[in-house]
Amino acid sequence: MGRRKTYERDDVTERAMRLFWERGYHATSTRDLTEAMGLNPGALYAEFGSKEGLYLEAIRRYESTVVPGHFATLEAPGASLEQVRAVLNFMGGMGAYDGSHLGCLLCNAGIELAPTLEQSEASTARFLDRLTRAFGHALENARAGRRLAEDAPVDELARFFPTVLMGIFVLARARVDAAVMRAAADQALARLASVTAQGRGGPAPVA
Amino acid sequence: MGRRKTYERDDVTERAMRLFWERGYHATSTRDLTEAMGLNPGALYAEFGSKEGLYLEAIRRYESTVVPGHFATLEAPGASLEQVRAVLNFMGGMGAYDGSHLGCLLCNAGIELAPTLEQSEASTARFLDRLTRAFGHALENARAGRRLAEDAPVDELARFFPTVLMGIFVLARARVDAAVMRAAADQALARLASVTAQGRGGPAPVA
DNA sequence: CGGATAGCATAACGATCGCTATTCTACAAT
DNA sequence: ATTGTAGAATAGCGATCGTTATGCTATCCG
Repeated sequence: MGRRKTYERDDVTERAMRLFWERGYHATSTRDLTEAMGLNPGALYAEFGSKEGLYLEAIRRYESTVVPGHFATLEAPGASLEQVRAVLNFMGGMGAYDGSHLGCLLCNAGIELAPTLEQSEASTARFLDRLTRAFGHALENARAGRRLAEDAPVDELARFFPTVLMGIFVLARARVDAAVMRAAADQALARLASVTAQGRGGPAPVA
Repeated sequence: MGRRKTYERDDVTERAMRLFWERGYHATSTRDLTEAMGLNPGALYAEFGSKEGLYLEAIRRYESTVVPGHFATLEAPGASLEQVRAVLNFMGGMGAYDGSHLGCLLCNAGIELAPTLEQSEASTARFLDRLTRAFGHALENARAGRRLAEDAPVDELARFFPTVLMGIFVLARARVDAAVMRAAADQALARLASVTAQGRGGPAPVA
């Protein structure tokens, strides 16, 4: 009974996510949000409880839609060297895309709010852990398939690559020259190449 | 003529810088600032013009005091492989220090304010460029001294290392496990080792 | 068709924001 | 000692913040 909602939760959450992503938490007012989401303050608070609640919901949406969009292949059970390379390659080329200046919402959230909002710090740590597991899994697969050297430092590489990605996200948001991102990703790939089975002991890889 | 100031500009700027560093721009109010700096609002505005002016001054102070504290050796004319390794090593061990959760003010500024404050974006880009030049210079020295392979990709490495550092700063602020930072730095060092003169064609370096 | 009710639209709440005006005080010059 | 002035201290400005209360409207149930 009663009136029907004129919005869908997913849709308005998406809009809020994009605004937080672009401007950050504090620089986005609840009036900006209601306007972009196309709903009145009452509806916002009935639906999400608070600005903080909406922010955390936006983070959840990011984790469940944007992150898989970029890392689903890497997280697939059969992921191996190709998927590791593809992810690094893609992120290295990110500077060429419109919208790359947004960076990564989870990275941004960690920087802006880690000292004051525990759940924000946690989301960044969770993201890092997720990436580390994904890279680790794919690298393990590669080693099991004898495509990596026996003693390749899989765990360290699995921690290294996400860190490089975080660095690239920072560069992207600061609108640094795309060539820097490209070079960073290429050097990470070169490190990987130096522990691949055929690359082992060969000439220094990458130009 | 008239009354004497009861503060020193350097001192209050330092205090403001530390507060901005810890909390970010928006989460630091002018009341927080006046309290921490030990001066009244009038003095703050007479001295710095605005909150934004004070922030930019804090950034300048960071660039002229904190940055050299960490990178002076790398920026020295004679810097070579040792200095490159030392910087990466130090940043890799940063997680062990109290206060590492602050991250890097310039990195934080880029993430939080790049979309809305041009000068903040510029400061991050400037920092990146500065690091790139420093690494590039040191690596050039190393190559000239035949300590790097002839065809070592100096320019790419010089762009790669600062990116890794940015990633480590993000991790630090999100209080990620210190071992991740250590691993990231170690893998960057391993990439370097693979293009050093004696490392060339040898076994895959680093455990 | 006529309550009951859930959601929309609007206004406005108290608090805090960045910033400024005012008043008082300490020091320098005469 | 008097006076002019720069700075300190305080109060408070208008604006905006996150949030909530109020009245109106559309829909469901009987």
